Amino acid sequence: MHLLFSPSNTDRLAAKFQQRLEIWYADVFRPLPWRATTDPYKIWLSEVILQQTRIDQGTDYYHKFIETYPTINDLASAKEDEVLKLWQGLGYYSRARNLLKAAIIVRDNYDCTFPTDYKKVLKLPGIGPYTAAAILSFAFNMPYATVDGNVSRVISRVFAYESAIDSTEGKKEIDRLATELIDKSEPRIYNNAMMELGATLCVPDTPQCPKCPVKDFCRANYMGIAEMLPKKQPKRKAKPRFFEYIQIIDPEKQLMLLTRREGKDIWKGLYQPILIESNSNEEPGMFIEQIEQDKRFEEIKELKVNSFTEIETHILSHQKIMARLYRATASLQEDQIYLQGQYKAIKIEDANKLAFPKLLTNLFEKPNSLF
DNA sequence: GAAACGTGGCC
DNA sequence: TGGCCAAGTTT
Repeated sequence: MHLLFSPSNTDRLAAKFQQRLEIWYADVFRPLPWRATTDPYKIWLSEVILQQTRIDQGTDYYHKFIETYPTINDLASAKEDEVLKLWQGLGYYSRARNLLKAAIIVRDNYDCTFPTDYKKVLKLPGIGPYTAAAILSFAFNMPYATVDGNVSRVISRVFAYESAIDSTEGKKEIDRLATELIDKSEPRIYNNAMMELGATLCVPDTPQCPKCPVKDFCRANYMGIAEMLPKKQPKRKAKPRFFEYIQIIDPEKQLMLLTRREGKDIWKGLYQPILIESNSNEEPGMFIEQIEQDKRFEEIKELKVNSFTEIETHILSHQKIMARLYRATASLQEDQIYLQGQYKAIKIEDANKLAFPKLLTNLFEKPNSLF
């Protein structure tokens, strides 16, 4: 009797597939912190933190957030700068901004009670189809399939789906198949088990098919093409950018010139010193001369560039940034606005409470160039 | 609906 | 090194 899925036998085989998978999961599951609760707030927080993020990287942040904001009301009362500071280093900062926005909506519209209606959950900022399904199934045991990267990979192999899974068409098809396969009587366990399988055995590079609890159902395993799947669309490579930062400090008054990044570019909501972007990295000697001659900086008294760092290269998902930090001193006035309302002189003590991109925390720590 | 959004780890 | 991947969402 064969166990490979085909359109006509999906119903009959799904129950056996679910049983094998769930028995395996009960034996091998990892006791992750967010698996020990059904509090929708904690589930929600963990899911947002883990979007495109490894468990090892996200776990400390999860504990920090639960400790700092034990309830939705606590989170909803927070300042955006505070939330971003706690999120500092985790990346994809719109997640933090949207988390706060959504907490405010849940407080104001739902009296701090997390909604259980799929459409209402999906409307919350930062919650898409995956996260909505995760919250509803893990917190309330509702039968929505969690289709994340792990599950997509498992599904693509089980059904030997050979087109790109990340095209519009591919996503639709994977979602359809995942929804056909879900165990409607045990969605919480089933979804966890599918994700665990993708995370531990049905991994991208070297899938452990001999150990797989559902290998008999898997068409890719049967065909010997598991490690060729899933297929994905080609990616664009990172664009180069060149940043020259000028960190102006008043050493007497312990002030620092900073601005909050706004607009559509990277790192929205995070802080930075003066940034000049160019088409290639400047030669430091020339650049320092330019700065000290620049008429835009005339309003900054006693400006003197004292040193600079080596170039720091920082890779983002779609950008490759080559940056240098110039260290300068000047005479500043606390809370005064400089350079067309953009930059503000902030106490260094207070600046420590603001969020900076990793590139800048790296540059701040970097020694001066020897020449 | 393709492209953008961070960071860290692996080979 | 450069590319890929990681519990995706937004525009």
